Amino acid sequence: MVNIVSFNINGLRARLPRLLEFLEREKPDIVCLQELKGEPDALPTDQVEAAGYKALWHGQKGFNGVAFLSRGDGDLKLRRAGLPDDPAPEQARYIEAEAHGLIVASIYLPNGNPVGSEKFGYKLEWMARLEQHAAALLAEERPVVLAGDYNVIPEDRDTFSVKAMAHDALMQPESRAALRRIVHQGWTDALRQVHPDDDRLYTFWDYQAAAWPRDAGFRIDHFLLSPQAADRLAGAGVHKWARGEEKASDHAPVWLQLHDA
DNA sequence: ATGACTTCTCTAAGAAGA
Repeated sequence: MVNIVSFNINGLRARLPRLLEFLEREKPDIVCLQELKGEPDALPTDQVEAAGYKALWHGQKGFNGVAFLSRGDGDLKLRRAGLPDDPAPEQARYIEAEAHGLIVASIYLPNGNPVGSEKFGYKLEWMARLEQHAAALLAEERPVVLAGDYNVIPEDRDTFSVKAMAHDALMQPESRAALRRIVHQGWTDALRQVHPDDDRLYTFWDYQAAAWPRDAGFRIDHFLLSPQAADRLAGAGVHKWARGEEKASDHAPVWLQLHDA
């Protein structure tokens, strides 16, 4: 069994104690991190390595930043940092590696707010580039896991309030259509596949307006599996408990289990 | 509501997040 976690930590410096506790408790084989908010040199990677993980980083000062952690001495080989033809390559939003016989990507997709701004256009352009690259990955006919914070609420039932989010970039028809175009290439949304009837399957709760105690969340962190990975799907879920910890990220870690090949 | 909360950083009130 291979255990994979994707976690938008919202600042590695601020979240390091929570991350180290999480690694000790769950001991996942592969961790895909997003929103490091720091350059690799400024980050305490030695403590992560002391916890038993090898790391691969693609970071920048202050914003964005994605990484992998791989447990033990297992292979962890970089395939690429950044998307092909990335419209803003200085933004560290994509890293892809080979680990445990899988191709894995850690994705931090642009937020895109406010709608109608340059940022929204950048989001859609970035998603078009991801669509192209995802098609190339599918063509390899290998087990591939595209993990991360997609900043897209796939369906109305994936948010606590359609009305509250109606004007948000995360659930605009264009954002959803762009995600659907990728999924319809042949990817499996693992969390929805495993929990087809859960209408409170959330991965994010805002810090504001008592969103967490009200369970006013939405689902924006996703695992997309190639057919060769989906055939091995054993389980998937949300580590919701982590959102209730002191000094928690506003995202909960999401997890995926794949049977051995 | 030019807010709320939390992170980062040019450590102030600001930018950005979602």
